[in-house]
Amino acid sequence: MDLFTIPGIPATRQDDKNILNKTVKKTKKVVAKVGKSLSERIANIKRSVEENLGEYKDKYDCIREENDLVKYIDLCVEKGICAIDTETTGLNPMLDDIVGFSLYTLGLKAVYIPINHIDYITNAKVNNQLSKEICKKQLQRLANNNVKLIMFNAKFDIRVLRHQIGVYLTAYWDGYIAQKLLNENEPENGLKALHKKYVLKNEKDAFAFSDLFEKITFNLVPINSGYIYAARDAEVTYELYTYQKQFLDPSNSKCIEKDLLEVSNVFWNIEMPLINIVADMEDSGIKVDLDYLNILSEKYNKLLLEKEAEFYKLCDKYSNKIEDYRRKNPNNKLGSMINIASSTQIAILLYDILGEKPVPRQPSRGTGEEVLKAMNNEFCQAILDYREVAKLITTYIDKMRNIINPEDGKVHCVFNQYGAATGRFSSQDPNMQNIPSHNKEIRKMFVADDGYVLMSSDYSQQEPKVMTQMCGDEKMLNAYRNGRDLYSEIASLAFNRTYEDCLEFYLDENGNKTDKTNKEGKEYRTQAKSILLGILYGRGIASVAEQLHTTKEKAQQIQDKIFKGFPAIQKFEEDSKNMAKEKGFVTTLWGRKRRLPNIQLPLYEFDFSNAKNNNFNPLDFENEQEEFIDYEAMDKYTRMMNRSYGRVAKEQVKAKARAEGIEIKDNGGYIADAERQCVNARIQGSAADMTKKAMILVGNDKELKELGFKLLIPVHDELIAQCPLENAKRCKERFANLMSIAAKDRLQVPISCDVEVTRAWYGDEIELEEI
DNA sequence: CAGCTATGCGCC
DNA sequence: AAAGGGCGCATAGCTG
Repeated sequence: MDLFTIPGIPATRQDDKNILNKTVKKTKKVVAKVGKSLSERIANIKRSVEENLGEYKDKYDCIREENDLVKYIDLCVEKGICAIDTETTGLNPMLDDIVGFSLYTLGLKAVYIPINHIDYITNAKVNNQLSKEICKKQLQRLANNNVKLIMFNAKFDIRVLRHQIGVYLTAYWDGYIAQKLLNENEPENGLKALHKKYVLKNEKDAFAFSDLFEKITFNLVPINSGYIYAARDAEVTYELYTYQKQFLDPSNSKCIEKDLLEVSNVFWNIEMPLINIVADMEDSGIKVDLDYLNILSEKYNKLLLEKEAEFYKLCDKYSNKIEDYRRKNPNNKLGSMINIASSTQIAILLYDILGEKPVPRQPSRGTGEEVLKAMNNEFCQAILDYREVAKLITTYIDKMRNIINPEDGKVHCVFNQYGAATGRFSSQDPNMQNIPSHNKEIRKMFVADDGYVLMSSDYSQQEPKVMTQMCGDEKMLNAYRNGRDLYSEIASLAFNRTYEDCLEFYLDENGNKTDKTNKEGKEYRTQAKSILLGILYGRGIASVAEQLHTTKEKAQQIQDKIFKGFPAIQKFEEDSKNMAKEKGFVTTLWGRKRRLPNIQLPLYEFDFSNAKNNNFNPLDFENEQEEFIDYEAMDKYTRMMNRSYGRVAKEQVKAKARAEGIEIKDNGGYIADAERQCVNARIQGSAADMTKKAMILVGNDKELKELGFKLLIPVHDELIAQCPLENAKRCKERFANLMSIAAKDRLQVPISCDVEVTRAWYGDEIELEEI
């Protein structure tokens, strides 16, 4: 896709931004108001291109005859490799149109092939463009001849070409994915920016003048101006590939030197094969039951009004106090009515008007759920009730209607397969990974196609199992091998109880689980689980204690026992931190890296440039001067910082140093953050690898394909799919089986999945025996 | 008006 | 003294 973005061009064309820059809001208007007429803006574009890119006119070509395209494709086939990039009218591969595409292969000029440009004056289609049929025929030859296709954010272009041209391509290289594997912390996301940084080494780019461009969709840009830009994109995509590939080619010495062999394995065997699977999922989409959605909407909107009314009734009750505040604070931020949705105004109400005291360990003027629950105040419940309903309506109910594709009544969300730095997926438009599960009503709006059933399969205890593998502990491994519950096993050890006494349910005489809850056992299990997950998330012991409603000492005691009984857990934690400290990164089971450079920061950094005893003369260029370091002061303040506990105390030390002209930078917080991340990143990242391997195995399975089975959504440790009702039984077996064996190459812990077959997501289970 | 941060909250 | 990993997205409210 077109990763190079013309800043003036609206977000609707900046497909890269959609995926790569989460802060960008999509503009609904195709042409924004900038106070100029369309023709003026286009005249501007023409002039800018003439002025800035005149010399590049001959560097790129525009293909407007079939013969020329055939010849270019001939050469791509001959070379066996080419870069490809599409231009579209917007971000939606199904609803927006392709405007043209560009190609580049070694030894040739990059070319642009216009398909759908429109004359901005007459609104008529511009002459001498190639038809979709011709393009399809030629692009198909790339696929038929296995030409290696170089792309950037390939999934988008692949989907555009599927829907708008009817050709099914597979990327050989995706520069976006490659960049994520090479440095998931890279601040630049766009093709153009990455190219400038790594290929041009930050030298000036002739094409960077594009600030001058006005907001306009690409189909309105005159071909004679636009082709230079579009063609350039393909060339830039290729050049970035040339730079990146040396690090991800296992036969290249740079790949070995930089310790990227395992990373390249993740690239070639996990991430790249996943792209088409993800494109398939986005294309499949998931059906929304509109009638049901309308019922939900009505129900919750009514509820919202009720909750709102309750809040304002309380405002009336306290109107004296509120009015009193308004009088004393004429410049207050309260509107004529207190806005229940404004955290600022709620804070004024609670802390200034009602005189509530800050809740311990919470922001001083916080109005979050924890704070509100801790206050004994009748407003709080009303606010929480309102928020709960408002969240459901705005984020999940009303939002959904705007996203449904009118052509098929489905939502086709965008999955970012490297959305999280750990390697996890993210999802947007809508985010299918945070649909409420507690409130089953919302999930039920998602249904299978007619004649189909939904099938959701989730790994049971995926993260603890990954942790077990990484600990390499026989005791833990055996618990799983013997079909025992790890949390109960750990609890048994920590609380000196038998394993059976730490189970959530009583067993019958045959040792089978009954549905009778063992209240005490459940409690032991929960405590052990919380501690273990606390370790896994790098959570502090005080915070774990709080969650368990117990004292810090008690929680520490339990943790000590767990560490003593399962020393591998503690060792894993230490090994992970040591790995990060030595190398600056941690790795997953499959070798994906999570770089944590902050862990290598010095605890304190000193700046003596303004120190009183610094004799450095910045204007003295004659004599070589060494940077001034006052080792004595450094020592003194390091000790003082280490001795002072708490933010306030540390600030005092810093202030004291500042009085001597010494600036101290305290990196303690960053280091602690990184230490927490390094344990979690290994577990979360390995689990992500595992789910991705399963997606590839399941998504490419011939039998499942023949049975009409389709993957729909990944939710971290869970895959949602659908299949025809009559094939559900077989699909269920195969689905679960493939998922459970997908990670066998590096995961010896027995893996099992819970599969549910329903009409609606989270709906009633369909008994397959009855079919 | 667009773009940004802060705050809050849904999920795994 | 305090200590929760990873996301997307809503509204409020500020800024240029």
